[in-house]
Amino acid sequence: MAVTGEEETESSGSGTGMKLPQATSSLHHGEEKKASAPHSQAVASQKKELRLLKNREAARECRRKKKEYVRCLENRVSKLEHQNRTLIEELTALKDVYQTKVE
DNA sequence: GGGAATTTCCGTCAACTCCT
DNA sequence: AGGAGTTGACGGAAATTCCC
Repeated sequence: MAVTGEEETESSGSGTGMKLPQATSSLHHGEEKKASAPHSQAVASQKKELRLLKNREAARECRRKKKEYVRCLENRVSKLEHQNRTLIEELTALKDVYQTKVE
């Protein structure tokens, strides 16, 4: 299925309004972590990167499963259609037999 | 051939559920 | 509460089909 490895995409992304998780704006209110801002930003973006990667793969898997599900349904539909045709033919034949008997 | 229209594929976000 | 997984919705890019 469309191999094409490669998935660079360094977060430039295609679309819709970002929404940065504003990593600890702080500036006031209890200095729980001192001057770790640059570091924690790096950690946050690393986390985000990982989350995106995982979600990317999850989406792929989700789509694969969905396709498989649809394939199964379509398969089932065609089997049932075939069965239906067969039963109709059988019924027609039986009606025929019955008709010739009563005549 | 090539531009417009339509379809398919992909990445991301957001909402939701489940688990700890 | 909050982290992780799942999936529908959305938008953009690539591929395919149509029409001139």
